[in-house]
Amino acid sequence: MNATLDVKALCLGVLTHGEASGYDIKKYFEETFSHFYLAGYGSIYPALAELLAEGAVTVRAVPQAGRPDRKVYQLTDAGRQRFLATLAATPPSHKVRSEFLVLMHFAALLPPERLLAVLDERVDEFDRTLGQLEECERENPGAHFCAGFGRTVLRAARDYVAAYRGRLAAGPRPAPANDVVSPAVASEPPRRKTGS
Amino acid sequence: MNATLDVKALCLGVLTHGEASGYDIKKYFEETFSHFYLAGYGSIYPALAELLAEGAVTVRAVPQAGRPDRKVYQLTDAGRQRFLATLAATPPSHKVRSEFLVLMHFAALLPPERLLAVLDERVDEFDRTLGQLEECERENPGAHFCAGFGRTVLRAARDYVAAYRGRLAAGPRPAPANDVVSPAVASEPPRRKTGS
DNA sequence: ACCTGCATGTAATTAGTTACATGATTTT
DNA sequence: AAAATCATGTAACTAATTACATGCAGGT
Repeated sequence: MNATLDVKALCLGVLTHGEASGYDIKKYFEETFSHFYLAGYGSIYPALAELLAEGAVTVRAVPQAGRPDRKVYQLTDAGRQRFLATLAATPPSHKVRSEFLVLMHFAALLPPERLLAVLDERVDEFDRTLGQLEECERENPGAHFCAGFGRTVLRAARDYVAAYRGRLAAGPRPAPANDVVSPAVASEPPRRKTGS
Repeated sequence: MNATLDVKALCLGVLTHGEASGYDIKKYFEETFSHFYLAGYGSIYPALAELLAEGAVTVRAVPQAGRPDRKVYQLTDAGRQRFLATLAATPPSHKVRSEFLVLMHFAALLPPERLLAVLDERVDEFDRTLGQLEECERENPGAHFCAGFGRTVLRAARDYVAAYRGRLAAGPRPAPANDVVSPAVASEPPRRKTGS
């Protein structure tokens, strides 16, 4: 009885916090899940249509001035049950897909300046995500755990990459013999901002 | 000029280390990329067939006793050029897809024992991946960087989750007011092994 | 004048997973 | 006796991305 947390299930999940439109749900995804789950309109709208057809949600159309009606969805009892069952049956997988690490695996085939640019870009993006994560006030304890997890892991990742980038810039030698990069302190000279 | 590191590109990458069969490539993926890139036979074999048709690789069939011929692939110059171009044009993205964090976001809807089981399972899996990462000797500096990154990040993740699980087991109160979990030391009572 | 936010959706495509299909040899 | 390793592949399916299509209101 293994279930998957696909976009449909996540929509049900968001609706447990109260009624919402597809647009609202997308916003919620961005604000709350963006560092570990992505979904766009192209998956959310069809998901809601299917959930409606299956009786997991109901809609109410709210007329809007000069734009399409807001379609506000509510969870039905069946929908709530279904979501709880999904939660109970979903294995807690955690997957990373990193083109960054692939690039680094083949670092020897990259021009040196490209290598530096790749590292800078990654650090910048980690910083951006961290910034976004700091500013989020978490209502429920679950979101609190997730934000804490994100901060912890992203900081570790950021510091590791930044330290390596620092050593690279310091001396283009193959890197000193020590295995694990020393924790963050490792000289980190100023970097140029990489284009956004 | 943005490129994607899909399975086809990764196959070319693996072949820069020397000729290999589809089977060998799968093994290489598992040993080296498994914590940040997954691919099965169902994507590797078709990828190799396409690369062959496109002239990026050549094959040599090596007869085998009582099993299908080993088809050993070699990179052509065109294939190598193509891979280098792909590396140069790929944005260093790094994405996480975590059903674990989704589960935790909705922790309030989970039965307490299920919550504990989820946390245990995650810690066990982080430990398993870490074990795999420790035992890998890395030939090239790129792989060294990737292994170090994996160890650093996975340890941070593991410790964060383990500490939280420890606090949960200690007292089922909503969790003390401090924000970030104290680094690893936080009481971590013995856990039962979760079934594999 | 342009961009961002609000608000909905569809269609085509891409990419990947899962299950199937076969079968000898070696290790536990 | 069973499981894992070696070795290839195909077909059906699932899921999600990307681009398209429309259009007003408000801020810079």
